[in-house]
Amino acid sequence: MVPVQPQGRLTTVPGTTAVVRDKAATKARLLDAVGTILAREGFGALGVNAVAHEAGVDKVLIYRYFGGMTDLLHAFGQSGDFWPSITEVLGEDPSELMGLPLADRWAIGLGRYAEALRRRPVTKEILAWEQIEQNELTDILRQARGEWFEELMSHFPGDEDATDADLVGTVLLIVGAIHYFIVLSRLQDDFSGVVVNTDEGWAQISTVISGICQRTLVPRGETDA
Amino acid sequence: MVPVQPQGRLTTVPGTTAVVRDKAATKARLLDAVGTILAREGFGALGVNAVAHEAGVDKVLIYRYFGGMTDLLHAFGQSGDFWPSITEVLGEDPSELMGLPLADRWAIGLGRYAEALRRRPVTKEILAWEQIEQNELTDILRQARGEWFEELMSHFPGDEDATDADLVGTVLLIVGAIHYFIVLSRLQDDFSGVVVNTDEGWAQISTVISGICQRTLVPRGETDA
DNA sequence: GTACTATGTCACCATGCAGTGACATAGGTC
DNA sequence: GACCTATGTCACTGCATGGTGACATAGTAC
Repeated sequence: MVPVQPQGRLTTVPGTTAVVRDKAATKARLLDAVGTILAREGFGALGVNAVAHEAGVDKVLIYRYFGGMTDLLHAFGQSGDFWPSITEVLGEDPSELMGLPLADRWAIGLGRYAEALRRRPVTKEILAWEQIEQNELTDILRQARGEWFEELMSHFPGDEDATDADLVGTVLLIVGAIHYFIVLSRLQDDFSGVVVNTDEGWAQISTVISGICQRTLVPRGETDA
Repeated sequence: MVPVQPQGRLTTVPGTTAVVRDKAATKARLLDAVGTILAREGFGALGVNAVAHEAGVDKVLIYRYFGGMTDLLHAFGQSGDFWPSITEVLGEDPSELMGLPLADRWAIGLGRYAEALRRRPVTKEILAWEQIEQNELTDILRQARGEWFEELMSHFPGDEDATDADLVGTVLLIVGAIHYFIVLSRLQDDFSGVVVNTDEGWAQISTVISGICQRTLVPRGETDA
């Protein structure tokens, strides 16, 4: 489907081609190919043959250099920024966000989280994959997400008197919904009216999320209008 | 893997077997096999060969009787109660539920919805499938769910003064989260601490949902304590 | 130059898949 | 009984997959 150079080649003498032999470059080509296929065709298309073809490399090199497809995925999982960074959620100046009330902090943070996911086609694909299969790659990335979430929570110190019990549960429920819509958006335009593949649709989703945060994540004693 | 009778056979004379020829029964066997495989191995295992083997029938009959795998799935999609019935959500006596405040109605309805999904392994599988592929079966069932949701909404008349705009959005967000946890529960035990494969875990999820409903789905003018 | 190794190419295997054509026979009609 | 058709069996093609062994050659050390 995609025009791929059979391998990195140099034309030395006219009419002749000399194969460039560079293990490191070939490994990089293979890792890149995994990401390219994931973004373009989804995890269902991943396979020894497809990756080798995409990289313009013989598939035997996957076995020689990585040990097999599983190990290649393992290496891939440790090679990219599949997960939003903490600053991507908290913003350049976290103290700015921290000045806001708890509910606003979460409303903004969750909105940024959704945006960050929407920007990452490979991450979308991995979220989908995670729901369908358990393998090296999804395990690695699920664990990374868990640690990431822990760290994020540590940056969202509970307010003096926040209703902590509900807080984590509510946030995780919203995160689950975000993941659901993100994964769905790969194939569908909407979910019973909730538009999941346009900025406008996500603005509405963010509004709903914000409303839930405002009403749920209020410190005790206070109450909304 | 599973011991399957090569075909419905009757032993007439000892040492001899006579094949029972019954088109209707064979078609039913094939439809059953689809459900069995979906529930046991997931949609990834579905295929002409697998279904035929599970049914103990030659795969050529799939083509003769249904036209192919796609048409078989189409027939399967119209053959079961994959979706919870409205009464399954509203309860035996809907008027009982209707006597409650809006927020309680939704809290209970959404809880029952989640329970109904948890009871349906094939539906779980289809929810997962829907996030990964678009095909005859998922299209049929997605449309059915859309109609189902419309009807359900018609049974939840907005309160005199309810904040309707947020209502649908909030409900759909919660439904999305439920779907996410349901699909995840096929492979994982929890989601960053949210347990998705035990009654206790779902009780907690229901509590969170109920809290969101109580705080979000209140008619204007009122306010929670 | 010679020899060696690492890098890359190629041909092949076994397996599983969707799909098809030729054959066998049960059960009914005449 | 003879015959016909619908039902079911079987053997096969063509294709893609994951995986492997034998070969070719670039680059290097000597």
